[in-house]
Amino acid sequence: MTASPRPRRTQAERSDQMRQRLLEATLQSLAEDGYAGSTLSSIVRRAGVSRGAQVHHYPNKQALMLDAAEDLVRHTYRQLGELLLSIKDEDDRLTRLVDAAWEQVFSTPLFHAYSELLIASLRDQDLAEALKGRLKLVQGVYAPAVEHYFEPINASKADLHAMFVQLSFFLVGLATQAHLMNDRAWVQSHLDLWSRQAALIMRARKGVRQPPPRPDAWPRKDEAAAR
Amino acid sequence: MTASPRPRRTQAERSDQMRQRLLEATLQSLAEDGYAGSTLSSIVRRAGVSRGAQVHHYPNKQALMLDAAEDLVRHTYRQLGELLLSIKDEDDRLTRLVDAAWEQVFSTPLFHAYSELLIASLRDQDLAEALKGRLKLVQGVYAPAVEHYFEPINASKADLHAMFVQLSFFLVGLATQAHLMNDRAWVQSHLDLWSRQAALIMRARKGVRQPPPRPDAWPRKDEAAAR
DNA sequence: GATTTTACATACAGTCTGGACGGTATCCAT
DNA sequence: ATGGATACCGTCCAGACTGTATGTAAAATC
Repeated sequence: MTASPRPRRTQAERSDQMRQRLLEATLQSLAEDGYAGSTLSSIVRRAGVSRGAQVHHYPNKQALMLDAAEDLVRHTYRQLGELLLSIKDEDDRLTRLVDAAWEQVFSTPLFHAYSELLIASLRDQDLAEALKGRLKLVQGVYAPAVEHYFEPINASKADLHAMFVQLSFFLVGLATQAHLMNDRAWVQSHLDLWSRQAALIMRARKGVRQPPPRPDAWPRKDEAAAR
Repeated sequence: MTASPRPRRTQAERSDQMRQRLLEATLQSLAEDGYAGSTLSSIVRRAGVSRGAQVHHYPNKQALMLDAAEDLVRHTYRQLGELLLSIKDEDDRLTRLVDAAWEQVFSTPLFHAYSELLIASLRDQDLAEALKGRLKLVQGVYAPAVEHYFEPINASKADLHAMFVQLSFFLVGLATQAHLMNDRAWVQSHLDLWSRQAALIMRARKGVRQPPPRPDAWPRKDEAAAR
């Protein structure tokens, strides 16, 4: 008892924590209830905060969604980055990368939130712009890592990079349809096939011991909720 | 003037036409306004019919959506079938197939309706079941055509078939993200890359002059609206 | 031609949503 | 310590949506 009176948080701290709770609840809600099902009331209920808190930090629903999208892409970016760094094995680097990407990113509930945002962005111009900017950024950041870990065989560097872009398309397509298909083994067979196909035009570089050049950290995290 | 009194339509005719109008309006609405934006009121407005007509034919929103999904998959199935039959050229059969599939199916607004249903089916069990059944059926129907037109090189027949399944995933992924990317040329380069990759493990069969065995027509169109 | 069934139309009820508003607590600059 | 800014709260409101209930005309059945 007599818990230390918990030094009052500073304004900035309070704001940050509140926004964090809201964003987490929003992404959770997107994943579980979909875009349309994510009403402001349901989100604040999930976050355990009041309706007023939300409206204070985000003037309208779109602002909240934009910030959530921002947060999600940033999160996924980090996750994929760590994943790349964790791949040490140089023999089946490709296979393990694909498997891990599916297992740890694209098959997770959190990625369903991304699917929702993606589809919603077909109609929401602002959302599309936000995603567009971030995606471009992500691609630019990963390109060096690709060349760091892999090299083309009988193919151009452009093809090498394009192949990984295709991987993301493939995984997105898989993620949005996997629930209609059967089992994990079936998915695995497709992941394997992709790896084998990719191995026809690329291989892991030998003797890579250093992680790829750390890209600059994710750019400023400002310019979010405001538009 | 004195227009012929337009022989009153039979009940079945009236029902069929009304349902057709509703389904068309629904798919259009899905494509333009998304799943959540497709309210019953907006759909009947678009179809130019009364609210009562809709409720008469479809007891609730889900029934309408299920039938629309049914209709869409059937439509796409036919379209892809004709597309396969129209590919005569045996040299770059693969390239032309991929291009045509993108151009005539996956990049169309109608396919956006499918994306919407796909995402919605993540949460709607009934919708998922409906799509699942139809997809399985489609795959089974196309499998013979694949072997009719293509043969594997240094690969198994299973890989051949799996490769076309991957094509569908790739195209779905592309369709849901293309609006975030740049231009048509960029898309084209990815279609080309896919064709080149596929060509590494398959080729068009020589001297194929006959169309593939016509699968039985699409099964009965009953068991739709009711659940 | 009478009656039953089907197709369509209109009005209404209940629920929910997003945003607005007025008020309170907490923090910060001076 | 005090006045102003910032964070947070609960409620209300106008609109929209779905499903239902009720009414009418056309077709099918006998």
